[in-house]
Amino acid sequence: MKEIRVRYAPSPTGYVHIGNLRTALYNYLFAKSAGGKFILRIEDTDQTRKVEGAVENIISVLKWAGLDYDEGPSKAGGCGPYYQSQRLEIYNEHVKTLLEKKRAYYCFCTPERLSALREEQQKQKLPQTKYDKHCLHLTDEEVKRNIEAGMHYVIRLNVEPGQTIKFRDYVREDVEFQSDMIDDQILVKSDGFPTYHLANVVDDHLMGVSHVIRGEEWLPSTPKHVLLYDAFGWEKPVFAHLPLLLNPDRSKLSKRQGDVAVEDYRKKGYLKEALINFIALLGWTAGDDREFYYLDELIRSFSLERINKSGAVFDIEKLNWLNAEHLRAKPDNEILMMLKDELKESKYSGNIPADDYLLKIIEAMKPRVSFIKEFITNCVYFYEDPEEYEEASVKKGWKPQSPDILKKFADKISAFENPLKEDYESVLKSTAAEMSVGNGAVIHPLRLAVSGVSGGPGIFDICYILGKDRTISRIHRAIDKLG
RNA sequence: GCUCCCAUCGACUAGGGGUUAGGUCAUCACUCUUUCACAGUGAAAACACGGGUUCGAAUCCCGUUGGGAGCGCCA
Repeated sequence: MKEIRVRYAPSPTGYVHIGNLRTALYNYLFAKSAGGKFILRIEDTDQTRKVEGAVENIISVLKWAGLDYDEGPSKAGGCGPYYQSQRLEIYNEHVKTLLEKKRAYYCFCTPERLSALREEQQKQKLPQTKYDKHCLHLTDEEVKRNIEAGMHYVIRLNVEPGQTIKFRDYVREDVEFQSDMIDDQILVKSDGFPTYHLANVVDDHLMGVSHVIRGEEWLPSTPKHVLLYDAFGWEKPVFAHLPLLLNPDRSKLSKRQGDVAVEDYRKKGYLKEALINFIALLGWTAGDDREFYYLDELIRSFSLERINKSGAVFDIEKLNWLNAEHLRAKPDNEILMMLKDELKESKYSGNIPADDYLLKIIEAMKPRVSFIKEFITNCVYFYEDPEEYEEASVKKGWKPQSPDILKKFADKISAFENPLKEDYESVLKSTAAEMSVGNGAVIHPLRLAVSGVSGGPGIFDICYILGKDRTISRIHRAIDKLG
């Protein structure tokens, strides 16, 4: 049985697109579920599009997401180097055999002639624009002379017309293309670098890649790759083209309509567990009703067979829900660490509360947040005295007698050394009874006085977390401000 | 324009000849909670259309429509 080897092969052109992370994830899941190897290969053959730091970024995103590769940059595996820009001789050597077999040929046409040709073909309303094989019939002699004369050239794949190219795709089953539709693809550019098609096929073969799992946008260029495998006389890998990730309007997921960089989601406070869980379910399902997965559980459940054919809209609402689920599933002390990091970045950085205080906040707020930062933003009253009081709630809950009621409550509480939740509750009840009002007449103004808002944890929890002194001082502040 | 791919609730999907077409997110209601959430219960919500095959079609076939992707010395 052939060894399972898959690769994630991004171009270092900037940020990591969320769709690429999904591609990487599926490759990773397939490799790990099959006991195979997951390779990272950097496709940096376009010198003009190189972006500084992009490789480091790719590596750090994979690391963050927990998708460790078995072979790749700074992780030799016997098939290196893993940067295509360092494999130029390999491509040259291979293209030579193609040239000898007449499956490829030199082309000296200038970009000007090419674009004129394209224009002409468009004007004639030809089905598609294609190179006219102008240079195919140059003799060896002529080619040699041109090269020696220093003419720029590219090397093209010689596509024989009239063929039917068939291949099997794991997701789409049998796919067919006519070779008449395929252009004599450039394999080597005039700068001597290979194009994607050549480098990709050569590397996949040399690196022993058994399954090519990539986005559906590659489906139309797969016949070119098949032609190349055949020209080399190599066994083809199994192809699996993943459905696209879509914008809400069902176009390919793009920057215009929201965040597409993994880093954006990371910065916004999405948990890697949630993001991984979410994108795994975009185009794949185990077939049961399960929604919540950790990475190792995904590995156990994953199979190529259950990948869907149709594109999937990236629905941020469901991601948010999963984020909340994963956050709630975390132990409090882990959340504590993240909360402290968050606080360091906040305006409370100079005055970060003690761990046991934060832990109490976490316990109280856990069911009420979807993001770490909401342990701050959804309950600022735990970090500072309220400056304002929610208008609608004041209108509704602050009655003329509220100051008297709260004063009584504060007096009674001050008698306690260290009031517990139950103490606040019993004081509240006795206050209500003594003032001949319902509990609500105490609860609502108290909540307002102490937090400034109407929502949040139970009022006794809030008072207890805040402590006696702050509870009392906030009551007096509110009475001053609201009258 | 051409080539290829795709088509079940608003979204993600299960189901692949006989199902009251199931689940999750979102939405709405109720319960719980004198708040807000969480949780629970329930509701609303889909087989794009037309032919065919078949006793029977969401499911198989054909067509139509719709959507998408690709057509570079980019990957």
